Amino acid sequence: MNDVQSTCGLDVSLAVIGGKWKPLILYHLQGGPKRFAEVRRLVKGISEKVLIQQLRELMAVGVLIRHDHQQVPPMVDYSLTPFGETLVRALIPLCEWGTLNRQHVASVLLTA
Amino acid sequence: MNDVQSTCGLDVSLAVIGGKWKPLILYHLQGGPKRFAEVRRLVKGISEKVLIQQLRELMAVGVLIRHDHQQVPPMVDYSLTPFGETLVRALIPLCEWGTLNRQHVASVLLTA
DNA sequence: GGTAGTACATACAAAAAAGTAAGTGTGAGA
DNA sequence: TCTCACACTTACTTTTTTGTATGTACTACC
Repeated sequence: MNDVQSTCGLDVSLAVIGGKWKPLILYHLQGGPKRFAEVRRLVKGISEKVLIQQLRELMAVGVLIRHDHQQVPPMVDYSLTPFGETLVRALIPLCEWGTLNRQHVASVLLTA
Repeated sequence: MNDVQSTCGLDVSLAVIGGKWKPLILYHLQGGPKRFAEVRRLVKGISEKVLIQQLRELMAVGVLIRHDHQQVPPMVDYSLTPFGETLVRALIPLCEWGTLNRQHVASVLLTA
C-alpha cells in the first residue's frame, strides 16, 4: 500500500457492497444456501421488495447465485459463489470490529 | 461466530462507516494528519459540503479528531484516533479485495 | 370457488444522501 | 480599500435508496 492512489480498491468493494443491506445479506449467506424467506428473517428489518432488488444486484456482480428447484410452491435458494466467498471473508474483520465495539458505538450515538 | 444473530457486529460497523464516502475518507487518513483540502484532493469526487459533513460525523463517533492550529489563514488538520485506527485496520481486507478484483468487477459492471 | 405457500412484480411515496451555488469569517499583505 | 487563503455555513435541488401497498403466477388441497 505505498501508492495510495493506484492500489486502493475500496471504491471497487463499495461499488459491489454499497448500501444499507448488502453487507448484511452477504454475511448471512455465509452459512450455506438459504431460501428467500429465510434470508429475509435473518436480515432483520428489510422489506421483501428491497431484498429482491439487492439479491438481484448481488447476482449481477457474480457474488451470489440463485437456484430454482422448479417446484410448486416455488422453492428457490440463494448462495454465495466462490467469488462471493472471498468477499465475505474480507467482511469478517469489519464484522468483528463491530462486535467488539458495539457498546462503545452505542453509547457514542446516544449522546449525539 | 457460532450464533450469527448475537455476534454479528456488521450493523455497528455500518452505522459508523455507512454511506458513499466514509470508508474512503478513513482510508486516506491512514497515513497521518491531513489538511482539509488535502483530504478533499485524495478523496476524488467528493464535494466540500459533503466532506465537511462526513468529517463531522466521523468525529462524532470518535474515530477522527480535528486539530485547529489557531492561525490565519486557518490551518486545520484531521487525523484518526486510536479507535479510528482499529477501524481502518478492519477495512484493509476489503480494500485489498477490491484491488485484487478491480478488473473482474469492472467487466461485470460494464455488461450489466 | 376459495385458501395456502412461495417468490416474486409493479406503482407510487417517503426518506436519506449527495450535489450545486452562494456566502461568511479571520487576519495578512498590497 | 481590495484580494487572498483556508475552512467552513446555508439554502435549495437532485439523485438514490428504501418503504408501503397491491397484485401475479403456479400448483395443491378443501
